[in-house]
Amino acid sequence: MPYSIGEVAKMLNLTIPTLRYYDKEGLLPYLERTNSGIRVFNDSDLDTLKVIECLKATGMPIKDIKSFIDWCSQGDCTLQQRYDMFLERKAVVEAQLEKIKKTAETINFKCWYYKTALEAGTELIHKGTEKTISKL
Amino acid sequence: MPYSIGEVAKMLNLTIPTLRYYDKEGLLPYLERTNSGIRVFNDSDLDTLKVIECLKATGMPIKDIKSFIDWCSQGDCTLQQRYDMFLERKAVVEAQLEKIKKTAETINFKCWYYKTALEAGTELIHKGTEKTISKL
DNA sequence: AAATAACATAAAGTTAACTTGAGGTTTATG
DNA sequence: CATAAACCTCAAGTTAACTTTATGTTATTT
Repeated sequence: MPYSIGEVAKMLNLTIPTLRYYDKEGLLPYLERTNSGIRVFNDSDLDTLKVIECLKATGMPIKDIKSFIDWCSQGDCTLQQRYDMFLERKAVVEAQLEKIKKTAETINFKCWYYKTALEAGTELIHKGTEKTISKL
Repeated sequence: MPYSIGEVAKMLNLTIPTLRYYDKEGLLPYLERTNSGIRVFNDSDLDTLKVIECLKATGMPIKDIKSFIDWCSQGDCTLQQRYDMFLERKAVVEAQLEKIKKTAETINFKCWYYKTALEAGTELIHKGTEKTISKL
């Protein structure tokens, strides 16, 4: 299944310049072109882009993603590096998960704080109690 | 309890320039100074910084955090805005949580993929099966 | 076939959130 | 009391990941 750059942009919710930028940075080494130079994406390029998005979501910089893509091209001799990289990403993601859970708790407390203040018409109802309740 | 900028930096894992930057941006409107101009943080400033860190963790830009800080200074007439803001942050955080969970799943699959490939000595064991298993 | 939409490149611009550098004052320590 | 550590300001620099602009080509539609 071949796709144009515009189709891929819509499918993956990326902009066309972003896709060109990824290509220029070497993130899509097997991306084909027509004779006239127009990019033709196939399903395997889409898979690559999805992995890129996943790695980006873990906070990995483009240049590190590029290293991973290069390792993939180098074959089985880089399996260990790639495994190690994903183990590290796993640790990062788990830390992110913990952090966002704590953030959610604080936000939920604040929602309650303002909901009750709003009902009371004043924030004063919380003065003196905040520290005990929120541990903020 | 008064704290110096260096103490606060250590306690909250921020740099001293970052704290000065927050101050300059108006995020710490009640921060006091000694006669000679040295910043003196109290517990309420620490609370403010913790809320700032929480909002930052939700992806909120500094200028929006600044608006919130300004609302706080304006008193009860801004309670509704502040409540609405936290409801919005709650939605954002929940979306982040969903996304990071999906990312974690993909990363875990990749860990398994490379672990087994490594054991087999080659990635070939996965060729043809990846799509069925990973739904990537 | 003409017009429009979609594609291309290259280089410069943008943005946020700091960080760094230069130069100077204040406070704490031996 | 001298010297080192910690603080100060202001302006300029950094960085990543795009985005925008300018200009031109290719493909599709009427």
